[in-house]
Order: sequence, then C-alpha cells, then structure tokens
Amino acid sequence: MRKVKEDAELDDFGRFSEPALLILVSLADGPKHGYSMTEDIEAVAGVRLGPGTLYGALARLEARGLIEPLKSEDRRNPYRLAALGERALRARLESMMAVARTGQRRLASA
Amino acid sequence: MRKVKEDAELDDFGRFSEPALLILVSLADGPKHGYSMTEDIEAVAGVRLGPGTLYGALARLEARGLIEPLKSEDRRNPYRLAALGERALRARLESMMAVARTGQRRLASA
DNA sequence: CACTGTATTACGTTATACGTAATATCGTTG
DNA sequence: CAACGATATTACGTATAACGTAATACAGTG
Repeated sequence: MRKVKEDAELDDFGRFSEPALLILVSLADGPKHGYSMTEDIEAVAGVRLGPGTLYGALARLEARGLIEPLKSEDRRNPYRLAALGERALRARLESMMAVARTGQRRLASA
Repeated sequence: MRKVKEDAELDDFGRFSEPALLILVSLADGPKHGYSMTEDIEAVAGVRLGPGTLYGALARLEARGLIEPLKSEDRRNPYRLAALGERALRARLESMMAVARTGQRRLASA
C-alpha cells in the first residue's frame, strides 16, 4: 500500500491500511473484480493497493467466507460480499467509529 | 490481541487491531504507562493487548517519534503523545471516519 | 505495431502482531 | 509473615499479512 499523494511525515505510521476492510467497503457498493476495487478504494480512501496486497487479501477473505467469487467473464475475477462478510463489516465499522470518536474527543479536549 | 468477550464468528476477521492506533488514542487522554494503557484500551475498544503486542508497538512508536518516554518512577514506563504523534493520530482518525462513513452509507443503501 | 490501460499471477521479504513464559514488586489478608 | 492476586515489564519465538516488484497477457488506439 502506498499513499497516493502525501506527507511523508505522517506516512510512516506503519501499516494501518487494513486492506481487508477497504475491500469489504468496496464490495459493499456492489460486486467488483480486483482491478476495479483498486480504483474504487483509491477514490474512497486515497490509497492504492498493490497487486500483492490486493489479491493476497482477496484470497484470505474468500477462504474465510467473507466474500464470494462470482462466475468470471473475460479475464476478470469478480467477487461479492458474502452474508458473513456483511455482518463482519457492519460490526467492524461500528467499533471503528466508536474508537475514532473517542480519539477525536480526547484530542479536542487536550 | 484478543476480543474480550464474543461472537467467535466475527472474531476471526484477521488482524484489524491496529495496536498502534489504539495506543495513540489512549495517550491522547494523557500520559500513561503500559499497563494502564492496556486497561484503558480494553475499556475503550473492548480489546486487551497482550504484553508482546503492547510493548512491541510502544517501542516502534517511540522509534518513530510518535510517542515520548517520560521519566519512569517505580517500575513503570510512562509515555506521552509526541507532537508528531498527535498530528498523525488526527490525520488517521479523520481518514478512518471518512472510510467508515462511506462503508456505512453503502451498507445502508444496499 | 508500439504503447497504454486493464487485470491477474507469482514470488520473495519483512514488519508486526501475537502467544507464552519468566521476572519482579506491591498490597492484602488469612 | 507467607501466600496470593494485581501490577508491570522483559524476553523470546512464530506465523502471517502486507507489500514491493516483476512477469504475463490481452484489448484498444493512435
């Protein structure tokens, strides 16, 4: 993962990416194949996942039943969000929001 | 990292933890030493970081200048959020919120 | 027909997350 | 005062996810 444009100083905060989460968010919009997720994620999060990161994460998500492959046409491998993935995403987003809000509140009152 | 209670199904979503982020959020509340961060993080995020995870992440955050050690009293090693860490946290929380909101919007309209 | 964009596979490396165990001190309380 | 639980950290090993990079292939276009 690479920041698309950036502020090198903030950049080396280590791996936050969480490619898996970004993929699920991308698929929440509807079924997509790998490359189009890359573009969607870049638009949404300002981050471009490299092929190694993207396809690795896709394989793991599929193995865990969070996403499902659709019949591939051409050379594309489309996926959709599985029911389990939707539930997992929902839960994860909620706890993320809670943590983020706490963080922002704390920063504000400091 | 271990979820404190719960729903094993959603649990094996892989590593989302991002211990580093949780530590910064914890320190945004004021200086703390390792063990008290563990407790604060458990309260805030429902996640208990094991010692390996916690102290490993602390060492990396210090090496990157995101947190600063304070004079240790007793056997405790307190840290505070460095200026750089505060900026990094602010930026990160903002982009997290943006992604989370997008995800929730997409899930809602699906 | 070279070039750019689309799309994926393959492969190697490394950081980091995480488990577990060991160590040490302090404060209770039986 | 010994035993115990809570506090607090260090040390060590392992697994894997993230990531870079390169290779491959095909489609369309100038």
